[in-house]
Amino acid sequence: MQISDSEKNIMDVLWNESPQTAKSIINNLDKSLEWQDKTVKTLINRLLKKQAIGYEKEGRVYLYFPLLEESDYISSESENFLTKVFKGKVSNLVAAFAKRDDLSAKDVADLKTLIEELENEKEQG
Amino acid sequence: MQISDSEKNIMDVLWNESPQTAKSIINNLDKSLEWQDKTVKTLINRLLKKQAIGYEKEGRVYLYFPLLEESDYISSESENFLTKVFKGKVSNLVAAFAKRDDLSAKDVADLKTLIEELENEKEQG
DNA sequence: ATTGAATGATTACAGGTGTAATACTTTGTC
DNA sequence: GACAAAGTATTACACCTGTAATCATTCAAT
Repeated sequence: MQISDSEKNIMDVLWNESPQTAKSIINNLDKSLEWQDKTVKTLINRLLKKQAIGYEKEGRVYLYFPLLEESDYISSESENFLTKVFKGKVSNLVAAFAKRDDLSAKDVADLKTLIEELENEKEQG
Repeated sequence: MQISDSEKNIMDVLWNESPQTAKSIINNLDKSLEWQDKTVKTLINRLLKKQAIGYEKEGRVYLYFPLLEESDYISSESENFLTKVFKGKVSNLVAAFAKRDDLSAKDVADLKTLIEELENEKEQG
């Protein structure tokens, strides 16, 4: 299931809190998105059609909630990206990101910790 | 400049070796892509229009070469991905990739080496 | 019962993408 | 000089996406 960039903004709102009405989604969207209500409705409908979200009727309004879990979305996007840009090799990816010059010392320390945890896991199977 | 997934296959061939004729590009494309010649021509033309590639005439044929560098493509795709999926935080990204269960012991060792190099760079700043 | 506000459903429309087919141009060969 | 082959350019077409506007329904108030 493909979620477009625009649709992802709706998912973010619902992953953060659900269920929510359309009105509430509109209010909780990132303020930098100056979308018309109608645009948001369209995106909600597309997500329904894709079964990325569902709804239940509460009186006259619909309460929307995610069907696609954020962790699944992240996994699948990551996999696609890794395959497409880095030939599927995690080491290529890390090498590229490590070169970014905006990594703080703390970032590096965090990464090191992560890797060490990984090492331990592998040792202990 | 946006390079679509299909177009990326052409770029891969040219990044690997250039300049090349259209015919040569067709032959060097990943075998799993069973594209008609005409499809490849279309993609080449779209890339020309986007100025992702250029050409020089050699007699009757065109020799194509990349204008967009692979490293720039990787940087920009990585940046987009990081922003879209991981709210721009490298640590989120690494945490997600570290969870993949297909990382080999060697992958982990490579990562560790990378991170240590990073640490040294930061220290010597 | 009628009207209006709120909400959801349907339709719109241009640009990008995947995947080609058809048209045009150049040149080597008879 | 006409024709075939090879190469490039133009056109095609359906689906997705970004971004909305219009249509339809329903509940609430008069």
